[in-house]
Amino acid sequence: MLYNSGSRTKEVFKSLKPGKVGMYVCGITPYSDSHLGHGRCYVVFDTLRRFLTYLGYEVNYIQNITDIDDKIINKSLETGKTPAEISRKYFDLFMDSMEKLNVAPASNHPKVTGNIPEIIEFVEGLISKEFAYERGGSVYFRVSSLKGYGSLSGREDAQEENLASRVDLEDEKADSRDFAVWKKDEEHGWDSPWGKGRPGWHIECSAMSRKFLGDEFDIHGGGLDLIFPHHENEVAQSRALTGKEPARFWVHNGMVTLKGDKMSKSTGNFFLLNELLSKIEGPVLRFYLLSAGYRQLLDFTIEKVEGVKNSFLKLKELKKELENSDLEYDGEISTNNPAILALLDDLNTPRAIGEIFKLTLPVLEKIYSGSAEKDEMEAAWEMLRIVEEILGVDLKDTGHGEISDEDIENLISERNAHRKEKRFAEADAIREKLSLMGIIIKDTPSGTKWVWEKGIEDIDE
RNA sequence: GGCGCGGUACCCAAGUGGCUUAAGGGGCCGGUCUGCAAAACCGUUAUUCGCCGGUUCAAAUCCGGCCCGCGCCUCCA
Repeated sequence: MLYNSGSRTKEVFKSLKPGKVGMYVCGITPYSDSHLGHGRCYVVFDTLRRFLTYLGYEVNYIQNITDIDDKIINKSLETGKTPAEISRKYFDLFMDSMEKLNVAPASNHPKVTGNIPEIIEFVEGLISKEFAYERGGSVYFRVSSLKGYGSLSGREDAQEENLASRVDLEDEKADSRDFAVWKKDEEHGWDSPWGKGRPGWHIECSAMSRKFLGDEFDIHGGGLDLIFPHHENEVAQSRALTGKEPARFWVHNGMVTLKGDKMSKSTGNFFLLNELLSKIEGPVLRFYLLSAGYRQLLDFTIEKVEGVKNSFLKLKELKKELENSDLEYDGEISTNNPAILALLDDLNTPRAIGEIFKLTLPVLEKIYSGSAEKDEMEAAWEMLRIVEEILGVDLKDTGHGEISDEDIENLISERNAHRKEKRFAEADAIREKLSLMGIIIKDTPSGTKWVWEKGIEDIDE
């Protein structure tokens, strides 16, 4: 079951072609650093992709790069760099963050600038079918010519809406709802039948999804804030040209808020992804992002991430214990696994995580007390595979900075020697020293153990 | 104003008619353990699901009204 924003209900997911899924997710416009809201979106769709892959689908995942638009051009004017340099730089930074979040690259990341001929062809098609008209070197989509416009975002009845705020610059449009599919631009434009210009905001996705996935494909995703006008206009263009509904499922992720308001560049209310990732481990941040349902609003606070980190560490510890046991596990992930059943219900990651803890944490306790049965450990291992392979939360030990394992072990035996001799001040000094390096000591009945724990540094405002 | 989403314990978050006298996680507090800590373990933490009515043998779950928060309607993941 997957929630379809198009019908506003959960529907049984079935791909158009057996065994294959075509998924298009709107990518970023790389004109400055990405923030946590972007991170959430791509973590969600990466998780969906992983899950579909687990279910046996071959997923063709297309995520575009809008590498030419007003903001990039503005940035270019400010910095003196070319639009290509700017988009390259911020896209690379974005991909860096994605890697830390364990988000795999899409099957293809097509650029707008690499698909201009297809876009021009698309616009010509719209004009020849009289869904679009040319005015002063720009081309506009005639909203009134397409019946059913507005069904995705629930504004079929909207007529000339909000004239006051929209009319200002584009008074060449025949109707205030009309939107540009091609914008006149002498400086940063490409040659076209209408003179120099560049693509309008929505046409790129229509043209590229069509090129890479066909007239009809399975899933179209993106942030909730893209439903209108972006996705609405996108469907309008595609339907006008092909007469078909481009996407079977519309999947939209909820917004990330900060202090109750949407994270957004324009308001200055955001946390940058790369900054966050320099202070919080990628897997912890990813786990946090998946701790709320993907359609739910997610209000970011450091305290919540701290909470997630603590539970994450337990799973990590469980993995270590299982690996150190003599258990050899190579079973499959059962489709009856309660966590899988949760994911089958509209990718319910919070419920899946609940199921995972319900089953794994008691096993960790039993391992500590030495009473874990083999089948319990195998069941726990299966859950950890779900965490790593489907949720994409890496539980690998990531190392621990400067100090070597050997040095740690030496300091620990030194401390234990002091303790034996009841020189507690010295012993505690060593414990404190290790603690400052992030090494936490645990005295257990079976000897002293240690873990490395990356703290979350203070994050200001 | 129009369209949409949401309000479950200290926090996060499942559950959407009986299987729940409301999962799971975090936190807090008390106890065991410990030289002291940490870890671990045991116990405690919503007779109640924003408020008020209604439907039903039965509701957090359905219906109506109200209150509150958020998103979109302009660029936005």
